[in-house]
Amino acid sequence: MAYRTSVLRLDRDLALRERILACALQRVSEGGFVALTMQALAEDAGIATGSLYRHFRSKGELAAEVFAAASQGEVDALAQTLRAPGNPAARLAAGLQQFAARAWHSRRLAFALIAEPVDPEVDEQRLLYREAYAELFVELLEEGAALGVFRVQHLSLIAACLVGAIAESLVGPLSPPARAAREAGRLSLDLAEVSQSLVTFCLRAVGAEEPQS
Amino acid sequence: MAYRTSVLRLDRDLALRERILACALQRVSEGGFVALTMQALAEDAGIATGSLYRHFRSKGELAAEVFAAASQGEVDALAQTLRAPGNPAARLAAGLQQFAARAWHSRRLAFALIAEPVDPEVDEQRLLYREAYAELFVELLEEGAALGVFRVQHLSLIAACLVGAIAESLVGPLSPPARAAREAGRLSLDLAEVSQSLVTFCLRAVGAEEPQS
DNA sequence: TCAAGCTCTGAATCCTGATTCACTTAAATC
DNA sequence: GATTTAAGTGAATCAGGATTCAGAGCTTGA
Repeated sequence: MAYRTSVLRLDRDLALRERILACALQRVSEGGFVALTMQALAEDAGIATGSLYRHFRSKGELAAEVFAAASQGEVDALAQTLRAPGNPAARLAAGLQQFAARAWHSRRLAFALIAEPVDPEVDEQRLLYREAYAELFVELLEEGAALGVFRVQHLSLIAACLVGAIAESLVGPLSPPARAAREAGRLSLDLAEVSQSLVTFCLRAVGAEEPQS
Repeated sequence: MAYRTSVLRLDRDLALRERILACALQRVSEGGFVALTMQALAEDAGIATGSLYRHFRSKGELAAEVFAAASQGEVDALAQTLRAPGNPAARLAAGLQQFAARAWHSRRLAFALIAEPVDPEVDEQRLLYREAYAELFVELLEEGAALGVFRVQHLSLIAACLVGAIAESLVGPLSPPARAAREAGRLSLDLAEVSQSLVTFCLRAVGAEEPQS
């Protein structure tokens, strides 16, 4: 035979794949999923549009992968905080603060992950990850309920409420119009205020004793 | 002159416009906005696609109008309950129960209005109506806070949290109906349970004394 | 009934990106 | 360096739904 895929080639392929994903993530971070077109992405990566298809079956698959990678990071970060040792209420508070802070610092990406309308394959991922967040909350709620720190009944529903409250309260402020407002100097809450209110809201909602306040 | 727009014609036009909107609403109620294509809608209404454009400048405009009409109904219903005389906490509970019941009974429409991904013109309406809901809550929160029934600070943020919690628990991907649909045959909460949990969640979240329980 | 001026029709066209594929270039083996 | 096979290219094609428009069919007022 006159050709066999060499290790060198495999490595290069992998590297290129990673680079494509990195470019895609950057695009999404800057302009959301609307800004992710195959044409533009290929240009960013310095390759031809057709070459993208050597690494990804379709745009949907590519987008889904970008979404998953970005979301997994968030889920992991949240899991670490929520599963830390200590009082469940304190952990919930810490998790919320951390989540809010991270979202705040990459607003466009956060918005893209939480709320931007996109194609079905990405939506499916979103579903999966929303469930992952909810599942983390269920875990914590179970523990807190067992200890009598939280007073809740239908855990999965309460978890859904938490996810919803977090998403909605952040998306508003994170959304492009809100950012414009902030930058134009119009009144708009800052991270500390949002974070604080969200924590209070959620702790009370699950029936936790409030912090000294 | 040999032609002038007669009253009869004007009436017919108006009637046709209404019929188109009614057909569109039905379509959306049954299959969401994805099911709303000009082709299909024209067929439903028994006219040609081109004729739709005599009544609506574009699909976006049409969709936005359908959305607005449906949402306005919900906002009005909620407003009536939230603004009724009586204890703010009781009113909040009543409003939530009512909202939950309505959403429960027309899930597909509720989903379309609250969560379905759609084109920008509709999204704009959605933003507006979400704000309308939030505004109603802000009103109520203000009143309740003044009376000392609620303990809340950043009203608009708390209102957003409420909207988010309600949306996600009732029609979001994490909501019982959505789960049931996804994974058939798993025990799923019924309206009464969801409603009850949601009320408790929200009342606590805004710092209201709990009902006898 | 007729001429004039609307409205209706729906197949053809447009639009916007994703996707393909015949061909060119680069790697690997001998 | 010749040969073989894979990867890369990007203009052309496809897809699918919104939108248009030239002609057909109604309404109106005289």
